[in-house]
Amino acid sequence: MISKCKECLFKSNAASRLEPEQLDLLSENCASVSLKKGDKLMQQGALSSNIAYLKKGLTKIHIRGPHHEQLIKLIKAPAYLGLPNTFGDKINNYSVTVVEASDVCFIDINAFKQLLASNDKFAYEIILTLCNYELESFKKCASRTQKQLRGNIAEMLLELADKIYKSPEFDLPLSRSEMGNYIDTSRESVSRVLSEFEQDGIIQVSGKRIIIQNRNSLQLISDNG
Amino acid sequence: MISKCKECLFKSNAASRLEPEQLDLLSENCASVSLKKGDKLMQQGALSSNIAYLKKGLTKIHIRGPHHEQLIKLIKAPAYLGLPNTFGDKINNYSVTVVEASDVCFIDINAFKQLLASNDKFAYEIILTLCNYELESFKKCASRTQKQLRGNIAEMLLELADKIYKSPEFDLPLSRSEMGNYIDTSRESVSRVLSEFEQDGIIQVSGKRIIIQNRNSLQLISDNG
DNA sequence: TTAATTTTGTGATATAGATCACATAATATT
DNA sequence: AATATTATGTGATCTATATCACAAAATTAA
Repeated sequence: MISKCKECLFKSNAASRLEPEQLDLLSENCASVSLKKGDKLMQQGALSSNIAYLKKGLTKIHIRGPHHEQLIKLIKAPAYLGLPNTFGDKINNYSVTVVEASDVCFIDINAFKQLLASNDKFAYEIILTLCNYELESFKKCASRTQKQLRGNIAEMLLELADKIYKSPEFDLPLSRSEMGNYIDTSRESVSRVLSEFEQDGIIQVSGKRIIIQNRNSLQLISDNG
Repeated sequence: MISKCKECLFKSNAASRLEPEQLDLLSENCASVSLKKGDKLMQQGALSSNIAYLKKGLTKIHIRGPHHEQLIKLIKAPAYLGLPNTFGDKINNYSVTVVEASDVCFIDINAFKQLLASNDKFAYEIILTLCNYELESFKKCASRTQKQLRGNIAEMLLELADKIYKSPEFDLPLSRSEMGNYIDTSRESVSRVLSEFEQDGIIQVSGKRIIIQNRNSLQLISDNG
């Protein structure tokens, strides 16, 4: 199925730099699909053949670690998925899985390369994106390893509230054990700390539902680790 | 002082894609300096105004964490330094410090941008570099958090032997406490594990000098964490 | 609806590695 | 060379969090 990138409401920063005929090239090499929770967009170890553009939804990047699957980060639309997979190596170095129902465009890698080569503003936007990814991963690396449990859980809740849902009330998109392997702890510890935060009146928990009641405390816990 | 990039023996993959007149532009906007251990190339929090190209030597990227300075990664020549700093934000998000005497070219950011805009192969090489950085940081993230102490120290020793010095014998470029904050542990634990490895006949340690005697064991410990 | 499966909460215990405390060795400074 | 400073090694604790164990909820399948 060929989508009309020209009229796409979810056009990326980069794609909005493209000329009409470049957008046509994109359209011809781009297939749009709707995916549901649990669907895999990219599988670690498989040959990398596509870039994906996440138009709508929420996905996670995860990677096989020495002991278990590690959730590296959550990626919310709009965003490109798999740039490092496709340009960094012949095979995928990480997996991408849908967390909340998503609309995705798969873009042929050669067409994407052609766009990079023919439009320097497009390429520049991609460079900006990649640089920001790296800064983010440095920051996360430092805070994950230095903070302890409560700090990391507070940080994760704030990330969900501020960056993903932009609301102090939301449904957790991950199970307790998925959260555990996102912030490097056990499912039991996640449960325990969520209960503690509730007892302290910082959040309200019922099942997956979270309501942040005292944002300041949460921020303080996150900052001080 | 203006260096002649055309004749530079340390030309990067990216720079070798440049046309003669583009290399001239680079030369006019590029200052080469020699730096010694401890010198700072970039300071977190300062305005980002340059890209640096590490022609020779060894440097470290580090970042202020909630509790202490965190060593994020070692960067060996040849490599660009500070791309994410310069393109990701107005101010530097991390510091770069010399670990072993280094030769560095500071490149004006506007000249660099001009090169990106005028030569798509140059830009493409930069994109490849950034993608590889990200893959590396994903991998490191998963293994650092899942492995325990001995696994991480083994991994660090192998990184130094294989990637930095390309030899089973080398002098550690970091103090015990710097190693500790590279692999998220205390200086005491680093000492203890190095002693253990020596007792087990896996390595030989004297001060900063390391001789890897049983690479297989070390690899096994690194893999199994 | 009932049964089977998966997810979650919470107490009890175990443990890897931090922290403390000090001695010794290496480096830098006068 | 003598002194001050900083880096290192190693034993004795302490502690955050993992792990174990099991019950209760929630979800999925039959």
